[in-house]
Amino acid sequence: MEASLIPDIVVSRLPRYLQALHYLEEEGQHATSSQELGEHIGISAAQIRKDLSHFGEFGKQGTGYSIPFLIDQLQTILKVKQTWEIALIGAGDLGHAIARYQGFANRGFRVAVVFDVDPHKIGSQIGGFVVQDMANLVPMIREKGIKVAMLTVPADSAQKVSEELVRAGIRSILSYAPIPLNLPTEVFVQYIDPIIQLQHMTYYIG
Amino acid sequence: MEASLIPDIVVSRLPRYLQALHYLEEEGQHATSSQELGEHIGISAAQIRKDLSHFGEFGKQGTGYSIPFLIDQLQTILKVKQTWEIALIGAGDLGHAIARYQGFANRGFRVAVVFDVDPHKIGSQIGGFVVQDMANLVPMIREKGIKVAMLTVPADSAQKVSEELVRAGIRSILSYAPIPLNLPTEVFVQYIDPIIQLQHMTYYIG
DNA sequence: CATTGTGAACGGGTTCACAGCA
DNA sequence: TGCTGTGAACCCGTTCACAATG
Repeated sequence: MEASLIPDIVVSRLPRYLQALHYLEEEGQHATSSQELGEHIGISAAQIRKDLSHFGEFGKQGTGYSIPFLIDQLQTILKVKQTWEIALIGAGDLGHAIARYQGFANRGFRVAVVFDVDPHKIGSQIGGFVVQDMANLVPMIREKGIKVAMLTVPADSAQKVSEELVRAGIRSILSYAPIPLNLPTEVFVQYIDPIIQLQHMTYYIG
Repeated sequence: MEASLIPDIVVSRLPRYLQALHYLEEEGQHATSSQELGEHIGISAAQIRKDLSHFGEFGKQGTGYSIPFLIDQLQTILKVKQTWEIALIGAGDLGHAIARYQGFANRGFRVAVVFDVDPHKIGSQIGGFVVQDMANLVPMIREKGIKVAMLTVPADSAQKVSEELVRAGIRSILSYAPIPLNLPTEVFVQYIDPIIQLQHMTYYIG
């Protein structure tokens, strides 16, 4: 997650800027300032200006930033002007929710295939997708050229499945399994574990 | 998210240590070292030792750390020896998945109530819970003394609902809505937005 | 006159490296 | 000998503050 001149922590904030800009745009605004944007997200104005300065000069002195223009620039930087196809592995409750989620559109992604091992689920429909047999995972992902996967399988099969994903040519994995995956460094992995975040917060509750 | 002598970034890593320790324990190990633990999580050994040193001396030179002992210490620090009751707001697909999730047990949390506004959902059963009318949110949460909430309502109602949660006495909110919430600073808020994490990763894909 | 872009100053988190101890 | 705990050094991200400019 490096191999670039730009600090990863800077990159990690760009999607949040993009999210906030979309919100402001829907509110009917056409322009904003680093100040206003920062107040929305809880980040200092200087931070935002400095972050953006890594990629170019997107603002105008005295005026601020054109929202549509900045959205366009950030989408380009993050490579989400295109729509990335996602392979969803695991058709349990969570996989179900993701398959049916309407929020991917306009943000650069769409679920393209759903896999599961359970014979009862294979062939059934969820969210408009026919659940595929995980035995076909590698060839199908390969053939479709999918590079991004979301993993919602049980913790005890996550490592094994993620290794197959790598074999299938997947480059980025967003895992909901509550264990760290051990994969080649060229594969980008991120985790979502709500309990980790809850435990972080309870530390602060008297 | 401060008001402590210990850097927040240190606190944020403790749940990950705890998660990894649980894993090692299940693997049958009784002891570990900062080195081994670090390799699992992808954190340097020095980092782990330094982090833990903020709270006490939990290891033994030459031997490392007793896994059960360190788990116990971390659980105490994070206040998850007790079980926190969670109010789940929003009984859509995602709320459904969370209500039925079996992974909260042993990690310090359990869903205690589920709310929704939809009259068709109110009164129905999901994951063993009878969905409550959101009109009763404030009194019910108050009465039960619940301090932690998970928010899975649509983006356009998230702000309003979160304000009610604060009125109900909620101290920590884990929000799945893809917008920043604007709340009093004494309320701890964290977000889960998979698309933000996906966009972070696509930056690095050629 | 408001707001950007940015070099410089600052601050704090990470790494280093080693003394101390089982 | 192996591994922890930790002060000191280092590094890097954030904030500051201001010149530049529409």
